Amino acid sequence: MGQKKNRIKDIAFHAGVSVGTVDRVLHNRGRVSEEALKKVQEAIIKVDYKPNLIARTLGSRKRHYIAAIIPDPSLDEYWTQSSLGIKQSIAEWAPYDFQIDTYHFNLYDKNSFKSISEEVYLTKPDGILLAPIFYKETLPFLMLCKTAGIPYVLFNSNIPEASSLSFIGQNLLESGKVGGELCHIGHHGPGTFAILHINENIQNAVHLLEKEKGFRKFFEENQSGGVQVVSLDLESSEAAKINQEIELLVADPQLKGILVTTSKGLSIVSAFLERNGKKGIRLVGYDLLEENIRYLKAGIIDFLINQNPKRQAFLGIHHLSNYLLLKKEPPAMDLFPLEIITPQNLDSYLNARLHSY
Amino acid sequence: MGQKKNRIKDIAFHAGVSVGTVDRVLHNRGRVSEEALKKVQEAIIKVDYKPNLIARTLGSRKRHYIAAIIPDPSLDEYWTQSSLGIKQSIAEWAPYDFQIDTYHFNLYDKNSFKSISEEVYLTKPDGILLAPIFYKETLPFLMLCKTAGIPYVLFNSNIPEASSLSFIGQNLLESGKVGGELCHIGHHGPGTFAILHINENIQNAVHLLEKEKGFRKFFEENQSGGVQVVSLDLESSEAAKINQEIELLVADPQLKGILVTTSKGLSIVSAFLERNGKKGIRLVGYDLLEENIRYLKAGIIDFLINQNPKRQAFLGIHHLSNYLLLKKEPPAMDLFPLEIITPQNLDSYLNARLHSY
DNA sequence: GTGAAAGCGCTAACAA
DNA sequence: TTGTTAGCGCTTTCAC
Repeated sequence: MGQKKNRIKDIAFHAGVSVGTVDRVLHNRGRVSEEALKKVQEAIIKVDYKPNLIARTLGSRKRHYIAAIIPDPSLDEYWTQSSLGIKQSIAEWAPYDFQIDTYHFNLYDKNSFKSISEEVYLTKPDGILLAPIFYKETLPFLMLCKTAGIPYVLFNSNIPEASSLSFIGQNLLESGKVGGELCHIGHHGPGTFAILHINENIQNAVHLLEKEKGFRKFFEENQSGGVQVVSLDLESSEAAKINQEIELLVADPQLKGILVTTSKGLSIVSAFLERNGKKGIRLVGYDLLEENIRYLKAGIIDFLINQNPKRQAFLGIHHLSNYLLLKKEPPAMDLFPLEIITPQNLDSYLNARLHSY
Repeated sequence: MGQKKNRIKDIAFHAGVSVGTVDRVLHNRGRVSEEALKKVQEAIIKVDYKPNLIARTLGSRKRHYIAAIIPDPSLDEYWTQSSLGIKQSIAEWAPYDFQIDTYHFNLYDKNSFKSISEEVYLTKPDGILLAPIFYKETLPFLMLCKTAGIPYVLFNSNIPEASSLSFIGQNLLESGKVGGELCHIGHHGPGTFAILHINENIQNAVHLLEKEKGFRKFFEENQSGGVQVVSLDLESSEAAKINQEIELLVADPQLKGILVTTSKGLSIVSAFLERNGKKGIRLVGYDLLEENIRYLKAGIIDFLINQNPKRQAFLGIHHLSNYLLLKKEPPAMDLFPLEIITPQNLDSYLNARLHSY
């Protein structure tokens, strides 16, 4: 049970070399002879060496510097939450001499992303946390980081081929299925179920489609006959047209539920149903944003699926810091559960603490 | 921004004393003159001292020993999960020289708790994690610990007057409300809603009543007219009577939903509805236990409320260790969100990682 | 009461 | 290519 821990010194003793040599092997800093290398490696295994991480951090008086690149929070409440998560993690890591700087780009302007990412690159961070909104612009930037040996963690949406240290987010297909389920719960017999995208930027069209796929899949797998699934894709710029289309949609007496995939869209639909009566239409959307919370409490929105942007960002920094400080490999994918928020469990979510745990 | 950190040495310099004296003041170990004390205290404030926790733990080569006291997992799957949470935290804290021992008592035998707790006390742990099942026996034990200066963290259920370092669990009243809501969703008009306790031990009667209070409260606050709430309290020993009562309950064509508060009870009701047909009765219960998962997937159970025993135990150890090692005060109450599990989001919960974060 | 000094286990600069 | 050594900031012992 409580056998004495083996230190570097012990390895050195067993291998018949000095601690300096062991250290060089441990961190493959080179400048070690074949022979010594072999002996040390054997000794490491023999004594079952586990580094003392506390001592390691104290010994190497290195300042770590992490850059977080996210959309400007002032333009979108969702990103305000991510920003809060980062702020909170700053406090968590400050004692370990971490500097964490946040850089904002304009969610609607890929050029702003390009210039910000270039700026960040020049600061030579030890690690990067990134929300990859602009696929085409992000990938080359990440490849550049890869070459420079800068590890990066993605969150919110993934770029699988970017081979990031870790991705933090949710499974969008599953998310769509849950959305379908929530629209459907308690309904029997025929009816129309709609999924509505009101898109601010074309970038995340792919994500919305993935959710739609899930939404449709749910109804395929849970046929009750006479169920019809429709989808509506609107540009957020066409304000007049949007309301018109919604009116048309809601006019269908068969309409039983709507899943709205974007926050802008949810806001519009909620306002519409508040004005014109809910007529028994189930309304489901995403995230604990202020307006959504209000509509949920008011009974206009029935369910919210929580993507937990705050925690995503928080954990992103956490994984990165742990990797830099303790060389702990984070999971390649950290997929969050699909949290269902109702009027009754809302408070328990709002009051819950954020754990790095 | 990045101004140099002040060390104990700096305090000593400013106060014109040695580091030894500063250390004595910092930890009020006594043996310091009035005069020195004052000077040091001023210096501490002046240089805005923040201790380096890493160095502190390295310097004091103390082994920490935590005892976790929980019901025997072999008798109850719920506690198997708690046990898993503890196991996982052992791995997390091993590098910091923590020894974490788990002690089991018989869930149905208060004497076993008494003897186990006495045994634990004799091992003189530095901290205790405890699931207080037996109120009457637990309180004096905790008072004993308090006197001995052993900090303790409670989880699962609380004893507010025990003044524990922290409590980890859920708000039971809110939990009952969510249970009511889940039974009710999608229903309109009149109907009967039942809450069912099939109790294994009288100890947690208080908790079940708290959930019932919440359940009733939901329907009071969300009257739709003609709604009737009934509650059923059965002893798990009366096997025959239980099925009889359930049969009676389900025979009511007005019955729309049942919330079952105990795992034993949920198992029985699920089996019953599987045999005799669900008849549109909404079934809601607690926790991701194997059998529950099966019934949820089969469509017999409609919703589960996740109490997350694994995470509760995990965080209990986490809070305790952090307190012991880094003197981080945990929150007095760490209330978990009331997680709603459906067939569609089940997998996302089963696959989610346990973060100490 | 006080201060000096030797650790804790590891890193990294430097001399050999 | 190697070994030695002086830290990192704090705790703790021990002599005064």
